[in-house]
Amino acid sequence: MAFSRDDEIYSEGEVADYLYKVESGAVRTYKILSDGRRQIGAFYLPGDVFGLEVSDEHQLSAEAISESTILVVKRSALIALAARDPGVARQLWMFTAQALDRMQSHMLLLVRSAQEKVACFLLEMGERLSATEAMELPMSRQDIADYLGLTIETVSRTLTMLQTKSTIALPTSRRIVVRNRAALRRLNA
Amino acid sequence: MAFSRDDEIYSEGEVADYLYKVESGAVRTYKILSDGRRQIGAFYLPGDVFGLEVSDEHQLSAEAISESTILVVKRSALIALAARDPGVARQLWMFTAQALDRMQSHMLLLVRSAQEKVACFLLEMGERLSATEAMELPMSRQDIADYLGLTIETVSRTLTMLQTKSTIALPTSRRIVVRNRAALRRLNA
DNA sequence: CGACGCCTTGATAAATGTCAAACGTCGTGG
DNA sequence: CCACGACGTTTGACATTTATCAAGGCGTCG
Repeated sequence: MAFSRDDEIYSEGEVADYLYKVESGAVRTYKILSDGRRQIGAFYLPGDVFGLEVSDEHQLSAEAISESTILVVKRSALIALAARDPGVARQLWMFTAQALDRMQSHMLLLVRSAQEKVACFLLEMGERLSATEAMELPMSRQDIADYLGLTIETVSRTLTMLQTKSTIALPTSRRIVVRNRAALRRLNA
Repeated sequence: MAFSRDDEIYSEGEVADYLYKVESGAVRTYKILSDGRRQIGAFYLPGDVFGLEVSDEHQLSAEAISESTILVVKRSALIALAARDPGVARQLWMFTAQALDRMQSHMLLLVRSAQEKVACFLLEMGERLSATEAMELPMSRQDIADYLGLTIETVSRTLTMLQTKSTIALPTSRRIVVRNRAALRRLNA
């Protein structure tokens, strides 16, 4: 299935009938907090699976960040299959456990300083986009801020500061070149 | 198996050979951050299962918070069993997915204000300890602080403030009476 | 060219952390 | 039984980080 920028894929509270795999593009899952802020739970890039939940309702909403093609699989079919095929069951379990790992790293991120958050984010995206030199971020500053639990201003300032220290370069606002990965890792630590 | 206060159950990086179920007492899993702070990943109370990981290494360390008895199950045995018995596989998946849900709530907690964090924590513990009136917390202020990503002072001040507003009462530092659950829920929101 | 959206920058405010000290409680030993 | 000491908690004064509010720049697309 094809989705355009900001298209809703599913909404919080909706019945979780499907599993999804990103073929191209990028997806964010998020929740709107009572004070109106939006917290992003995760970003999904090509190859990633999302929509896995125990409860039969989605806990977060999902939206396409950019033009995306998403593979959609009926959940009940997969669960039925898993009941018969231990290999599928194992796969299902592995995907859930991977999501758990990612969630845990994200949780550990959220208790750190703004600098550390941004540094970790850049390293994570560098890996996941398998960027050698420059990377083109699919998400806006607002998305990054909501993922890291910061304001857009703090993200912007932190990036500017990293640029000033020549740790990164910002040819355009979406394109980031990591000049000094070691310095980022030090912040990351 | 029996563990005393602050006994290590397993350590980060150790091979994850076992799964654990709390029979009595309480357990915390945690990670020491580079700056020396300790982030608690989760608390486990009687009935809870922990030690589930995809990777064969533990990502966090686990310690008994108080005198505890823990049921220990060989991981490989359970995984082998799951390969033959779809029911067990499903159980295993459910536990992992439940951990994912908990982790997600915890993540959402960490981006909120100190007041909201403490209020959520009290509600969560109230439910999990199935406390009708008063509850006896198994963990110290430091544990709470490290769980919520706050300092011990902020936790203490917030509790004092809630007491001043008569939302809670603190007969002793470990015993908490929720006087006005609705007010907590409002903060929680 | 102009308008709009997104990003950056600046000044100020609010929340939380840090450092320091006092307080209470509990267990120990005189 | 009381005094003392250790440890966990609370409280206070101050520092730092990050958010908020406001304005300006910059690129894109009609």
